[in-house]
Amino acid sequence: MRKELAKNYDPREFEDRIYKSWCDEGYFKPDPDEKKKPFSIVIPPPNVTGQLHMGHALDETLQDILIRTKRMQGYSTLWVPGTDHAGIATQIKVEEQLRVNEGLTRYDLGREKFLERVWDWKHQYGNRIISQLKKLGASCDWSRERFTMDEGCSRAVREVFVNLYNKGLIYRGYRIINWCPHCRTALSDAEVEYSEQAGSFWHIRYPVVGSDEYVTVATTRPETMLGDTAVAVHPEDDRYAHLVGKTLRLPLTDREIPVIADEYVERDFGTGCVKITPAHDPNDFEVGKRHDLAIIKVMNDDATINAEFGGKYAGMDRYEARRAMVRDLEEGGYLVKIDPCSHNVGTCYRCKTTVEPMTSDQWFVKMEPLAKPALEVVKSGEVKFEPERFSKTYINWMENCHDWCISRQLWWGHRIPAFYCDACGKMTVSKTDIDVCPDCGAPVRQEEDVLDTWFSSALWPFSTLGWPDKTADLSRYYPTNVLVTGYDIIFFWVARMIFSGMEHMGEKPFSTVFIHGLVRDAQGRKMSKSLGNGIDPLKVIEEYGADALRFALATGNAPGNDMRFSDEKIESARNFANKLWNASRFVLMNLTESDEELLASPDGSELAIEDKWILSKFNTLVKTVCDNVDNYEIGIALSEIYSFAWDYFCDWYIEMAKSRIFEGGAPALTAKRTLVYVLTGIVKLLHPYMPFITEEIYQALPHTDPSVMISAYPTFDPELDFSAEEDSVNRIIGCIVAIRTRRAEMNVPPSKKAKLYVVTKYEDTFRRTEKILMKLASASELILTDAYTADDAVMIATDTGSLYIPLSDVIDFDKERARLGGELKKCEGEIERLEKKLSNEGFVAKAPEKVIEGERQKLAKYRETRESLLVAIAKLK
RNA sequence: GGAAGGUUAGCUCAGUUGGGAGAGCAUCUGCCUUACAAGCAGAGGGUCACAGGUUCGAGCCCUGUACUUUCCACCA
Repeated sequence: MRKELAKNYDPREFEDRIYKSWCDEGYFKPDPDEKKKPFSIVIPPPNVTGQLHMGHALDETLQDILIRTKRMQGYSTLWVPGTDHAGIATQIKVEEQLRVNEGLTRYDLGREKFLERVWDWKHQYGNRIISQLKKLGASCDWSRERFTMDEGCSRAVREVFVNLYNKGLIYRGYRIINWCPHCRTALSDAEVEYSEQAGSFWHIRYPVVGSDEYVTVATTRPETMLGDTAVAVHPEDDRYAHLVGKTLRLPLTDREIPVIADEYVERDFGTGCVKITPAHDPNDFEVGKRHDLAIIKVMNDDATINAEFGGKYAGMDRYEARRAMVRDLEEGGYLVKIDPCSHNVGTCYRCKTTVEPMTSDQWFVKMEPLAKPALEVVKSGEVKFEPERFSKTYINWMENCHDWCISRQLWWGHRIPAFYCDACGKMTVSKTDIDVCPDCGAPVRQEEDVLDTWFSSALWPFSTLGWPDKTADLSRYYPTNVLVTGYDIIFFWVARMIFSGMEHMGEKPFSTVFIHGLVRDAQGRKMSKSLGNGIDPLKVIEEYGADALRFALATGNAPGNDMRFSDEKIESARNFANKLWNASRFVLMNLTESDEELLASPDGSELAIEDKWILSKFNTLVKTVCDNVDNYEIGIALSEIYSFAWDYFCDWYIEMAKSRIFEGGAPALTAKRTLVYVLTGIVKLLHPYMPFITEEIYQALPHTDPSVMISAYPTFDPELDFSAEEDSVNRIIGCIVAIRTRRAEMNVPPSKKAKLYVVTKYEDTFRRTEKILMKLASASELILTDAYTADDAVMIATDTGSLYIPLSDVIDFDKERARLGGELKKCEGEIERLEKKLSNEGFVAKAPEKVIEGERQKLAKYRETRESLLVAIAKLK
């Protein structure tokens, strides 16, 4: 028994119910059939404590479209879902909650207690994002859901860490890193966001020891001068050559620092003298290394000035210290001037606090050896970016990236598996926890730091499939087929997955990286919490349905391009769903025959010309859709379905089929079979985009598969190529439109039917479509004639013939004469243009035959039309 | 400083190997035609940023200009 469709389209009524039924039937699990080709995607894991936003909604929609299409096309599809522990982001959230609710910091609780709180939080909110994905209709295999800190992923992390360490690709070093004073952790280069900020250049005098001379240096961060260990000038700068090797007295301190020569200094910039602060500036750090300068770190982890070198400024915040020092410099006569300037300031990508470059003991991944194969695999095209231009972004980054700082001074994350023995000083890196030193047997303590959250994400394509074990999933579904993500995380994630895959699996993690843009608001601004302009996808689903949201996100989607999201888009998506719903209701309410009768394919000889027309058009649509999906042109594929369903199927074919349906008998059955066939085809084609409504309609239609989502996707069928019939019906449609236009222009209401005289060489087509033509063009009678003889008619020239409608009471003869004159003029203009074109030797010699033939046919048509117009004009006199 | 986009209808945007520009929304007109007014039938509206070039032919390819967005790097 088929399900009935409710009178009104109300997605709330069925979306959850349908999703549950898919889960219950296990449709999301990959088909175990070994003969089927695998197709796999791993989800970009959303933050475990996050909430679904439009960016996710777009990302998951695109993935679901690909997965559902491939599933219906007969692949064994696996979409692995999961969540990311999101080190800093999650820790910040829990700390914030702790502060607000209990007035505590994580230090008050201590590491162990704090981590318990984070796990509690994870258990409380971790499923929220997952259930939101389900609301969206994502067909992930939930039985394979993973978490970056679950046991398996943690094992993969350890395996990778130890392997890289043993290869010498992970090392510990005292380097300059980006430090976030708020999160109190090191950050990788990728985690620093730069923003243009107004600042000042403070020009400061450093006196030369034993002389009246001084040099002037400029800085945007005067507080770092406490850590200056030299002033550098260019080796060939004549102005300062005599000072090199001399000593300067560092103001505000009792220290003396040397003047050194280094090519890093640009003579033309500022005064040509640079203060060198190796502990707080990456370039200075390098200079310091070259000249063996002391590294004086003047700040604590919270960016206050430290006691060791801070003197009277110790304990002050960096900005407070800056103000105090500038004041003191001025009083001491050291301040030359202050120039306003605007400069790029690095900020923490999580909390937006200005990062402080400082030296610190951290763990690093040596990038150069890893980058090499990762570059190769993209350059060779083995891993393709879609659109291609992003491979340049990737290559540029990969070629220039520095070693990756992977240690974080957080508590939430994978704790680095390094164990220190205080007794003998040995450090042991181990895949399993150890309690005692393997050398001396003394107790060991584990490294306090955890790994960058992206370290575990980098392993996601294989850790989720079971690596380091050799699992069946791994051998069947790795490498995955496509990775779908936004361009904003190419560096954070995509690049690192590629080199990790190459290093640990010896193979790329995916063949294609399908990049999409950002979802912006209606004004084109980034959606953000601070602006409050974010549109909540869940509210959209609640109001309009998940199908409408998916449609709105997918339609007009072009690879790599940002898109705007607006109420109009979502409304037009909902309207389309409603249209499809009502069209289905119309078809269904006329199906009185048995399913068996309706599903039988009609005998070719029974098919009416308009049946062949729509079948042929549908057939072309199938090819277009499949081709575009294969090229990741989701937006084009969808808009093709949209316009076919609405413009051709609903607005034309259903209207054409009505007369036969209402008459009954054998022709009615053929019409119904065609309606069922094409509607089912639309439902199948559309299913990956709008899974819920298509399932609901499928269940109401005569069907053979238990669910549309496991039915076969339509394929191009050469048997259904009726191009001659397509042309014929297109011509009739042209006539109908022309008649309607004339009637509308002349304000003739549809209720006023008129006779229609037709002079044409396509008599047969007119006869075969007579009823349709009369109905859709509001004709009372169709008269095929050799030549129209009466005078009182409007003449309409079409590609197919000249049509005359006697509308005596509405015809203004002067106006009509003028109109025909205008048409004639246009027609002659076209004839002239085409004749000229066809006599152009270059065109005839070089243009494709198809194009030339098309132009010839056009010319012939215009010539015919000209004759008709001349006759009509003559009649009007 | 380097790189990559964008510039097409009033608005938001498509336009896939070069062959007389499209959609959604908005506007105007006429329709409750028994699936749908969340609809139907029509209409108006574009020197495809500008200037050159290649070509028989350019929104599309090349060069330059203007404006704009983003990414990367960064000089203290």
